[in-house]
Amino acid sequence: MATRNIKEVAQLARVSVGTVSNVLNRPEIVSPATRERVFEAIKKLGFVRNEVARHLRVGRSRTVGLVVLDVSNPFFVDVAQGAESVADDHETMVVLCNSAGDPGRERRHLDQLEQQRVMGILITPVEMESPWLEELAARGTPVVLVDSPATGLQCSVAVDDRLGGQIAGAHLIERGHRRIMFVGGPPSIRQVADRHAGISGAVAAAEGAVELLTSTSPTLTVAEGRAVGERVAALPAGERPTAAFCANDMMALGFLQAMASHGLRVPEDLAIIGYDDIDFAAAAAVPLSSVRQPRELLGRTAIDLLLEEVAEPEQHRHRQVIFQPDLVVRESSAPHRQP
Amino acid sequence: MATRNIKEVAQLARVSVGTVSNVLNRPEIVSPATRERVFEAIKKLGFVRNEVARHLRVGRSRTVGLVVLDVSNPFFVDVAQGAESVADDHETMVVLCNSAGDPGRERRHLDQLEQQRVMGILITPVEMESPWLEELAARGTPVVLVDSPATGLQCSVAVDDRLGGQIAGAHLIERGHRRIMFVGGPPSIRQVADRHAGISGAVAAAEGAVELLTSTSPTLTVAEGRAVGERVAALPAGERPTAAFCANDMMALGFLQAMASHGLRVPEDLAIIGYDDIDFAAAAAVPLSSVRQPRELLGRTAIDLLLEEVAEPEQHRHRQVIFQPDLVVRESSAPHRQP
DNA sequence: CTCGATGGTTGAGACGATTCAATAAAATCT
DNA sequence: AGATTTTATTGAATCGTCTCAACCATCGAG
Repeated sequence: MATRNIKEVAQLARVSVGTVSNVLNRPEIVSPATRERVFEAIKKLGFVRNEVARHLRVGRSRTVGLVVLDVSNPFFVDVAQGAESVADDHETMVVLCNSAGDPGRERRHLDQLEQQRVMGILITPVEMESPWLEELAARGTPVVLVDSPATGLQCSVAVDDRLGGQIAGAHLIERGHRRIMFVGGPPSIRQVADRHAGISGAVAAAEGAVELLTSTSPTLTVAEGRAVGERVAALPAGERPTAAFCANDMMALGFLQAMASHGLRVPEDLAIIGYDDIDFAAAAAVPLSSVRQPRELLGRTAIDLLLEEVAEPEQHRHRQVIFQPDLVVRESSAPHRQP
Repeated sequence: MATRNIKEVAQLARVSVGTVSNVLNRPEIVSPATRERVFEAIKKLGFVRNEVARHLRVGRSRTVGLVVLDVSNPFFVDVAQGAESVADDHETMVVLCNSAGDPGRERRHLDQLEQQRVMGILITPVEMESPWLEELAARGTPVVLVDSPATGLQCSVAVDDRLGGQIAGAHLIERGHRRIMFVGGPPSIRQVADRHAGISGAVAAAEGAVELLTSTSPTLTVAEGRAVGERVAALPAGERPTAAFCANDMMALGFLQAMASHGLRVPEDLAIIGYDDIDFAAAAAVPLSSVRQPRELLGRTAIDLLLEEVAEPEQHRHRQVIFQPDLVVRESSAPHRQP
């Protein structure tokens, strides 16, 4: 209600508004005596600087938007924490937005962020190519694609998902599995498509006949993973795969639970590998093998690129950073025992 | 770079800036012909309204801040999603901030939010009483306490944690447990203290001698839960508790994993109850019994209260809403079998 | 033909902070 | 002491949008 402004502070301290502004922004150029008077006035009035007005005048915002595919997936939370940790060092705020895989929601968030004139946007896009993103960038809001390779028009950080799929596949084959299942999500999601392509490649390259079965679900949730698991558990033993590679750890956890509730042992009856290596993966009662991505690093690098672009828009060259995933082997994919 | 403003639009459409503003805010009062001209100009220039300037003039923001204790705990993510769902219907943005249990971080976030002149703040405070919060509210930023009962100076939504502890305790006692452990966190966190008080009460009220052991950890994480579990598993069978009530599901999952890795069966050797009923609880390989809180509802109610206060600041009476938790029984607390 | 409505449109202030050229005062040098 | 530099402070202009009193046509009623 009673929000004080710079003018009231100036009056109380008996100086001009310019001086108050100087105290706020370059305290060293104002004499200690007046500086002190101004500080006192500020404290007495409970003055809080209006960042909105400041932003309008200066034209530069101190917040960046981060739009993720699914906040309920801890993977994205970790990416966000990575981004926030470096933002903190630059007195910058990260606002986290959840598109929940819905292009409409994504669009609305982008509109709002652009209207707020945020310093830039980090985004895990819902769809592979989105003209809006390019228009947005063209209008002057720097955009960095997260966990998604860019077309060259903007910066991006990503992890090689195809390689991740390959690694998982090679590992399962090496462990003796010959009937492998890919528990995937909507192939429209690039990450899913690439991981699938990766394991397909590994299977194709393997010596001997290896079969790859594939399921696709509408979402990448625990519940969806469990549903697929139920169906698999219901199959006669001979038709069941001996290993499953899940598109993410959430699905893997659901799948694992379905196995347990049907009395199937992991990894003896069926091995499982997840993706992302979220903290809950290690904490599962059968600790989950998983393809690890450098989650925090992903976030940190994304915002680094953004800050770099903002700092020197002129000589900035868009870059595509790609990280390599690696495999964390835990119990859920222990060696396949011959019966 | 090339951000257009209302004036350029006005020029191109050959109208005054006032008219453009009208088209943006009350399109019905401007004649169809000019309205169309203005829309065309907007599209042609790629004009995007500057929300910062608008906010400065109108004095009312369309974003609320939500400061939570720990984003990596899915409980808070769900609360946030609840809040966001109703914010969406009011074309309002929720910015999620993570205090990570650190009063300093909390303070910085609050400062930033106040400087941005957000419409209001929802917060799960780090400390029971914080003068800053009251000052902030006194200066005019509405504050709603989430998952924490208010002192009466502001609105709050909370769940009866003491009751939650009682329910968990009563359940374990009824299942025949006589040596029960509370796996807690820092007692300075109100939630932890109340849950502890709750189970203590239940134990005290029980007929016959029931022992309550207590451990306190610095944080409420999976890793911390696992660490406590390791210590418990190392005890000789006679000294071990037969049941553990964990301050949240993250700790419970860690604890559970420690049991599994030491070959202790849950619930046969040791029953476990968690708190929050996050989705991962049901998905644990031994599905976790847990005290459920209405997570989304908590978030929704909090922002409802805030919007109410903002809409009618005059006749608004601060309210304290308290929800009741309930117990979700799953396998981890199945009946205790007498040896 | 005049007077009043009515409906559209205009343009000059705000809103609160920053910036910068201009000025005033004090310190330094001849 | 007078000239010159340094140091502090001022106040008006500015950022982009909204609001509102004023204005201008147009039309119908009296």
